Order: sequence, then structure tokens, then C-alpha cells
Amino acid sequence: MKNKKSITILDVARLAKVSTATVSRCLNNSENVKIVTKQRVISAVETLGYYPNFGAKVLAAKKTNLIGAIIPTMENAIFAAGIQAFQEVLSVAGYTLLVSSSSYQRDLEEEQIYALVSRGADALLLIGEDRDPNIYAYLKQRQIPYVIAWNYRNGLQHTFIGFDNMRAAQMATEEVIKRHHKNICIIAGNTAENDRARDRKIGFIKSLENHKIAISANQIIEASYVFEEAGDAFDTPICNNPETTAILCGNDVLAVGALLRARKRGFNIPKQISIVGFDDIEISNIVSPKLSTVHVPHRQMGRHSAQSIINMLNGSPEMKSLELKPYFVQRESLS
Amino acid sequence: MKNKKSITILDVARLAKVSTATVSRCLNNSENVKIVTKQRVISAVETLGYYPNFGAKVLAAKKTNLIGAIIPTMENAIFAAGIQAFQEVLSVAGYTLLVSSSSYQRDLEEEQIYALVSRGADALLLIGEDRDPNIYAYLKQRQIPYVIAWNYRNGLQHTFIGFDNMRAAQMATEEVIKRHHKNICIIAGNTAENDRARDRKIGFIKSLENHKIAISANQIIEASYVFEEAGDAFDTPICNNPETTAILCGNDVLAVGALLRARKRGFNIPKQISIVGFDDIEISNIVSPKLSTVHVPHRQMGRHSAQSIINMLNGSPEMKSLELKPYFVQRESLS
DNA sequence: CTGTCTAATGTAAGCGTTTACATTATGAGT
DNA sequence: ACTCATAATGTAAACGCTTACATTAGACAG
Repeated sequence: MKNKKSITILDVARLAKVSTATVSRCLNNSENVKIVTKQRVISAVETLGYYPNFGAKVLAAKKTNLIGAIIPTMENAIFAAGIQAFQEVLSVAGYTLLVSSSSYQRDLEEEQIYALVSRGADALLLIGEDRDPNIYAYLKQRQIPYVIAWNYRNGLQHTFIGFDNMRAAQMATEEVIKRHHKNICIIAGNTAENDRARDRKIGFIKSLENHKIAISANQIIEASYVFEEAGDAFDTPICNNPETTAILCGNDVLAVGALLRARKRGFNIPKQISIVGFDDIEISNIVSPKLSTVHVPHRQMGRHSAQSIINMLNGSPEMKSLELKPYFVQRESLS
Repeated sequence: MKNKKSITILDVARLAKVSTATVSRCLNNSENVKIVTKQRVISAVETLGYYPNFGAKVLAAKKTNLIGAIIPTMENAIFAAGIQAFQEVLSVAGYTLLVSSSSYQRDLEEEQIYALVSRGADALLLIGEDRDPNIYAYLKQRQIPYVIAWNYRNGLQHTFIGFDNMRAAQMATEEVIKRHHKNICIIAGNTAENDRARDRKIGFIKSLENHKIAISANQIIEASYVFEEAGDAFDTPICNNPETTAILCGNDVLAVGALLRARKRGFNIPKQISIVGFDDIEISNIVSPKLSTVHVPHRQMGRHSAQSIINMLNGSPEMKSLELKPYFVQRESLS
């Protein structure tokens, strides 16, 4: 990508006494090229120090082999690890990852989607389903394949590689209920622009309703995914209160934040108050007491999403969604 | 990036009754174009639904605006957060991040460097200095600017945005020594292919020597950055031993791994044994007791690295290195 | 009204690949 | 030795943009 009269495929062709087409074929390990010719070409490449020009290649081949991913943040281990798995699979298949983070902001995410596509992304990994329909229209018009991870829904609208957040939340709630908790609080993630947070919250509430356990509006708090905020949510009179015996949290960050604050306030967990998280990131195993939580298959999602995108790019347009199954992990913070 | 007779800049030019040059000028917010012409062009772009072709743009402009970063892993929060900060700065400047991870393996990292450059990276963020000289030669030959983060060294060889790992390690060691510990173990990261791990280990040892505190070879263990391995290292008879009163760890993951195992074995921390970490990632605030550790300015490194790369790409070839200062954070695991 | 200078726009030459199609070499079967 | 299928290679037309340079328009001084 710089000035200097650069070495082109033509120079290689001349030195190897073949045509540019043959050089191209050698370099893209294509069929039908005699072994001795190939060797001649390779050695010409080496003596000249030739490197293919990326722009020219992209222009001619109409693909970049760049895959974009837009995630809320890398600061949450769940996404960091998911993306890591995603990238590993892409990498061995010869694709490269373009990353951008939206900080859970819808408009920012939108910008990033347009940006990544205009910077050459051949396909996209998106987290969650909730976004302006125009974006899907845009992606369709430009024929950019994409996978929606961290969420699963029946139907052919999109390719989902994820799980049912609502059901998973219900699963967690059932665990709490069967231990006879009656006075329960919810610290949910901000649901305004986040379908996963919303589904989880709905799941919590639904289960409670199914079991006729009363929950008033002020027992449901929303907080952003930050320890401090979760702590503050705990300090709300409704939560921080001898009546309350269990808190359901929208994710592990929230749960750990609440747990730490509860401990600081002198509560014994889980004796006086139980706390359950969601995600099963590493810290849930590190806090004491260890967090009871819902295990989310983040690495699997990353890997399968990558595989799915690769398939799409190779022309299998079946768009098979995949539903993964989270499961509850009982550790120490629930009794 | 697909078939379909696509809409080109020529179509836009025709509709707006201007030349392609003018269209290009409008789209790249360049100087010297009349406001009314610009409006005509913009509206033509909109009615046609035109999007610039990435490959053509790159080929003609000789730059991609893609910045590559190769980090050991995103699973360690220190890199995840650093990269996050890096990306945020790039993003507002109109650059996009290409990421790849090396799993701390030198040969893999090497491959990734070549891969990212051949996939269009205009510049690179590298972690640590230690690598095959051929790579630096290659980067120089292809005129790819790069920044080395997480390490700092005097000299004009490279642009460093980092800190002196050895001195930081000495700083931590001094803290331990001044609390009168005499029987100290070291759990270092694998130093074979990792200059930062090596510098830290050397720093630990140097300080001990300076204070005439004996440390035998078997009091120094290397482990990879994984809780379990650190735990196993702790279980070594040398560490897990009433004589030992302090353990210096190569990073927080190691420290937390050791701490958890020590607790499991019934040790009281820090009464019976002190543990100090390195990095100051979030978990060091979450374990109990909270980890005493060295704070590493990871977000700052990310931001400054981005800024530095942007400057280089804008033609300021000064290559100013920047030394950041880590500091010790005393919490609860050291007494 | 002319000359001069600057701002705005146009012209067209690259940029360096890939790949459809055309051509030539190779070798098996007779 | 001669076909004829097939493998190997060559030819050259895209691909769609940017930008150096050329040209024209417009403003203003004299």
C-alpha cells in the first residue's frame, strides 16, 4: 500500500516466462498447473520479493475474505471469548476478522454496520436481532450474508446461532422458586435497546407469574452492565432488605456487582440472600461465594457462527439456524 | 462485493451531469467543489443507491484504512480492554480494526502478521518486541508502520507505547520485601516466547538479589496463563509450604489461580501467605482477599497506540515512543 | 473590454489483479 | 502416424475508483 514502483504480477510472469494468468493460478493454488511451472513461478516470486496487491485482488476477485463482527463490548468476557473462538475458526479458513464495538448503543451499532460493509466486510456477525429494519434491507440489497448470534428464533427471516434467552431465564427462575423463595428482586440489564436483556427479564417475570409469585414493579430494576451500577441497584431499599431472599440478575456482571455490595453490607450469601447470575463467565467461579448462574455456550456460538458464515460464503444458501442449549450451574450463591 | 451489474461512479456522474472526478471529490469530502454541485451529486447517489466499491477504491487510493492488531488472546481482560480502547480511537478517526490472536505462540503470531498485511492492513499493532528480525525487515520493506505496545525500550529501533516490565516487577518485589518477607516463591508466565514475562521474572529476581534474599531455582516456576496451571504451581511442595510467606506472580490470572488454590488448601491469605499479581484486571478486585497487584495502563496503551498509528499514517514519521508508568496497588493479599 | 488569477470542473491514464475464452501441448487409443 | 480428448497455458477484457494535469468559468483590476 505504498508508492515505489512496485513489483507486479507481470514482472513475475516475465521472469518465469509464463503469462500473468498462470502466475495467478499458481498463487491461488488452483488446479491445472504443471508442477514444474509452479516451481518456476514460485521461485520468480521469491527472487523478486513479490506480494500480490490487495486492492487489485479485491477489485478483480470481488471479495475481500474479511468478515466483520459488531459486538457490544470486548470488556465483557462473554463476548471477548466468543469473538476469540469466532476468529480462530475464521483464521484457519483463511478469513480475517474485522471488529467493531457498539457499547450497547443502537445508533452506534448501525453506523458500525455500514462502516464495516463499506470497509469491505464480505459477511457480518451480529449480536441479537433487534435493529432497524432498514439495516436488514440494506444487507439484503447488498447481498451481505450475516449471522445473528446470542439469540435464537424460529423462522427463516435470519440465520440464528444462539439460544432462547427467555427460556433460559425461566430455567434460572425455576431453580430459585423450587428452593422456596417468595420474595424476589430482579436486576435486569437495560432493556431499551437490547433484545437479550429484554427476553431475560420477561423470562424471569413469566416464571414468577406462572408460580403465582407476586412481584411488584419496584422489585424490578434495570442497570447497565457495570459492577457499580449493580451495586447501587442492590442498595435500593427494595433489594437491600431483610424481606428479599433472592435476586435474579440479567448477567454475571450484574450479579457479581450485587453480590459484592451485599457482602459489603454484611449480608450472608446465600444464607440471608441468594443471588443468581447469567452467562457463566470466569468471574462467577472466582467470587466467593461462587455464583450460581446460567451457562451460556459462548465459545460454541462463536465457532458455529464462523462456520455458518464460511458456508454461506461458499455458496450454500441454506441459512440453517442453530439453537444451542444453555444450562443452569448450581454453585454457592443460591440456596 | 457481488455480481449484479452494479452501479458505479460513472452512473452517478451521468445522472448528476458532472464528471467522475467531481463525484469522487464530493464523496471524499475534498475541497473545491461548489455546494450546489455537491448537492446534485449527493442526491444522484441517493436516488441510485450507489455505494463505492471497496476494491476499486483501495486499488486507486493505495490504502485500505484497515489497521491490524495481533494480540496473544482476547480471553485475558487486559488485552480485551486494551484492544477495545484501541478500536474506539481508530473508529472515530475512520479506521477499522483487523484482529487476530496468536495464543502466545511465536510462529502463529508470525503467520498472522503476514496474513494481516496481505489482507490489507495499512499498519499494525504488535504486543511485545520479541520476534524474528525477518519480520521487522519485512515490515520495513513493505513500509508498514507499526507500534509495539506492552513494552518500552529506549532507542529508535521501533515505536514503543508501553512500560518497563522489569522495573514494574521490581517495584512489586520491593513492596513485598519491605514487609519483611524472606522466603519467596515466583510463579512466572512462560518466558520462552514472551519478552514481557521474561522481563517481569528478571525484575523479580533482580530485586531479590539486590536485597540479598536467597532464591533457589526451584522456587521459580513457570506456568501458562491459566488458573489451573497456576493452582498446580502452587501445589508444588516448594510453594505449598509453611516456610514460604510470599508468592510473586507474573500476572493476575496466575495470582488468582494460586490464591484460589491456596485458599482451597486452607491457607489464610495474607496471614500465612501473601500473593501479589500483575496487571490489575477486574478480577483482582473481585477475589477475596482482593489482590495486591501492579496496575498496568492497558486502556492508555490502547488509546495512545491508536493515536500514534494514525499520526504515522498521516505522514508524521517521527515515531515517538511513549513510556507509561505502572504503579503498585496495595489491596488485601499482601501483608 | 482585456488580461490575469483563482476556483471549479473535466479528461483520461493508471492502479494490479482475475478469469472467460482461445489456443496449444500432451498423450492414450487406434 | 493420426485422432481426439484433456490438460496446460496464454490473451486480453474487465473490475470501478482516484488524481495529475488540462481546461473552462468567473471575478476583478486596470
